[in-house]
Amino acid sequence: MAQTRDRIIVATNELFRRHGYNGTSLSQISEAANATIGSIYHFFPGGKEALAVAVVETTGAIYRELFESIVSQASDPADAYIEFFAGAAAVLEASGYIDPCPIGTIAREVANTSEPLRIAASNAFDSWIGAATEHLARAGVGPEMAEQLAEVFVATVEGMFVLTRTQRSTAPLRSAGRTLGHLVTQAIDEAAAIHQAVGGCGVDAVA
Amino acid sequence: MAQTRDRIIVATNELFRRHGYNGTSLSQISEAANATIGSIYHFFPGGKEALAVAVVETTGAIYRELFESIVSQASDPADAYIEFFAGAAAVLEASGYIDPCPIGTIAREVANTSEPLRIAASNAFDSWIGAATEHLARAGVGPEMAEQLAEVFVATVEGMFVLTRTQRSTAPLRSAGRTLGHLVTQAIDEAAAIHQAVGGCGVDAVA
DNA sequence: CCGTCTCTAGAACGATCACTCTAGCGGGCG
DNA sequence: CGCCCGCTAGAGTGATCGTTCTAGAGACGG
Repeated sequence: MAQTRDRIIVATNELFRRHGYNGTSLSQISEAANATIGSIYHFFPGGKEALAVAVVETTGAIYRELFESIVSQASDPADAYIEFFAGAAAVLEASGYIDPCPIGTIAREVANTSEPLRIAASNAFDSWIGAATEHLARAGVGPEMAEQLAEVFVATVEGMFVLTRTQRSTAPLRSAGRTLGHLVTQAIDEAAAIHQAVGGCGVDAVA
Repeated sequence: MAQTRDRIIVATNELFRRHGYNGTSLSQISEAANATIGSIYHFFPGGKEALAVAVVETTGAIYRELFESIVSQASDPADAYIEFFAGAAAVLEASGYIDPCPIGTIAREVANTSEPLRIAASNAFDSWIGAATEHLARAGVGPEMAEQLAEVFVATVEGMFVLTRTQRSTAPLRSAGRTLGHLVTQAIDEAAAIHQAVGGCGVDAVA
């Protein structure tokens, strides 16, 4: 019965999003998850740190899947980014400006304190950057440019979460989506132009 | 003798950058600042929260001044942003990837917990966005576009701090500076083109 | 019906938290 | 000199932290 384990992770995720890592206590988690502290230590013998690593890994994977799901349904590569930001804006509004992502908060809190947590967060970010890089490369953007854009994308998402959450307005988040979309279409056009100039050997760019 | 007050703020700033708000204790601050806890409560009767508000306000003003100093010395509007990111990268490397900015971390930690701190952080971000908006407007960018770019700038800075600090590499930070610079020159060119098209009345754009 | 094993219950640990309080130091002003 | 007051010293408050521990509930195969 891994139900309890799941309840613990879900409750911890939400508490971290509200109060951060150091601002959340195990007793709060215990209460929110309807699980005793003994249960928490049963499933996560490494204690709070191990639980946080599990939360970061789980959330990281979920967000990567969300990104890829949006990308696969978007009509246009640039639209994917606009929709991603719009989706985040909707979540923020609906939740009363609770942090959409616990990873960024945890990363900043403990990057100098807990190496396991820092690495878990780094892996999560890497997986997002990787997903976006692949997506952009598939759209025709050159590999270096694709990675640069992917990094800017992730940074803008995380930075906008700070800004939006602090200022209680989602307008900047939505307009940032448009800016990102603009950057993406431009990168695709530039890559296509270079491809054309270098010499159009019969490679199909869309593949 | 406001020396002690200053020492407390400086020490708190650095500890917040390392361990965040909830991860920093008053006893740590007391030790790092060479000030007793009694002194802390003498200068900040509101306790830890009031001290943090003072730190956020002080740091917010310092960063705004830093931005304006870089801007005033830059040869080109776009260069200012590239240099700003490069400067942050240098600070991160020199400090062993300690967070360059305590405000973003605090904001995310307590945005749902402490309204005074949330507002202080919001004001700091607003002042940065305002400074960048003015700078871009002076460079010829239209008002809405200027504000949008300024918001993206601040978000990218904060987001890149998370990313860079977590991944222990400043490469993305520097390349983000170039991306921002690119966005800025492009916005200036576009604005100039529109200005030309609408009809070149004899207004000097540089003023 | 017993033995085993996963999971839960909940008391207890020392440490540390933000904060308060009282006492007294020490320099400037009358 | 003597009073005052901004500032410091440092012990002490109760509460809560993360963690540990023992005891037992409950399912299940033999």
